[in-house]
Amino acid sequence: MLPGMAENPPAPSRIRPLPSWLLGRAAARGRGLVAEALARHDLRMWHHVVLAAVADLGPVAQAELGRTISLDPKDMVGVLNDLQTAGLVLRTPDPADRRKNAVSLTPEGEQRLRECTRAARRANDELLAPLSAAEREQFLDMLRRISGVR
Amino acid sequence: MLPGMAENPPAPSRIRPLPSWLLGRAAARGRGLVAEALARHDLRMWHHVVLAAVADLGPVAQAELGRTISLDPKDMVGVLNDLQTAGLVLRTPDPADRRKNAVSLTPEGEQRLRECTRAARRANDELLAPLSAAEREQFLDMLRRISGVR
DNA sequence: GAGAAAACGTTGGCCCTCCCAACGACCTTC
DNA sequence: GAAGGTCGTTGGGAGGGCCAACGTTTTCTC
Repeated sequence: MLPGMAENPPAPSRIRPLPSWLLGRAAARGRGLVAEALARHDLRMWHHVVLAAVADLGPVAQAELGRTISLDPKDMVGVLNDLQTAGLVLRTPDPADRRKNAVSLTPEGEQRLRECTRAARRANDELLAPLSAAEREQFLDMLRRISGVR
Repeated sequence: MLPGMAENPPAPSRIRPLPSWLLGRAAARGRGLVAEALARHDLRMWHHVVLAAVADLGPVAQAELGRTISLDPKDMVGVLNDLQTAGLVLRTPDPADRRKNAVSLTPEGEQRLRECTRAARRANDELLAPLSAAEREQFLDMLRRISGVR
């Protein structure tokens, strides 16, 4: 039994063999480990994703940012409100187009992103601990093929 | 690009390499395929899981059922209400212990479970289509080790 | 046998992720 | 100048996940 995991009874016999069920359990474990790690930095998953995307693309229009990471405009508003309130991003009106605002990281945002990226990497190392290095490469390759993610 | 999948831009560079992110995307695809398949039988994921568990264990007390599949008692109430309304399960008071009711499948419930199990299997075959038979075994073995599921 | 503790099923509520629709202000196209 | 589209926001909901409290019933302890 893996450390930090309550032992659960086996899933029903018609569910247990379904790869989607196993994927769901594995993903839930991954999400839980990462959520716990990010919570220590007062962030949640989409906060981290948005900070990372702004670091890659910034300054970037909010709508463009949302399209890039496939986050609904309504949800983007909430995430940016949280990040702005925490002093991690700035929204600056675009003088050339008053419909838009440009999102950029503050120095605090850059620092928080570094911390979170390290924390997320450690959580992911724990997640994949049961696999050898060669198996990890194989596993990631298969995940990419299944999910269609580039 | 896999059939039926909109092409998305790549995730941010600090997020893209995270196994938990890839797991999340793969799991979301699996969940989506299964949800679509089950929806044609007017069911959702937990409806299917509960039917399958009752088939394995029934008649079974509601609280015991919830523990077996790790579903919160509050959520169990909702799922059983839906299944009972649809005529797929029965809740029968336990004469030996009036706190409990025993959950069992109706003949309609058994039939619906057979249909859903077939539909879920087909959806899962589609999910794993990019992998060879040998890779599928490897993949499932790795998922079991990572998730700690028996 | 009485009282305390625990179990059962339900109701209430919240959070997170995911998704759709409509609005007012603004920009682009013809 | 008018029509159509874009931007960011507000409104709403669904599904999954989780915690707390209640009334009733059963079990356990003294």
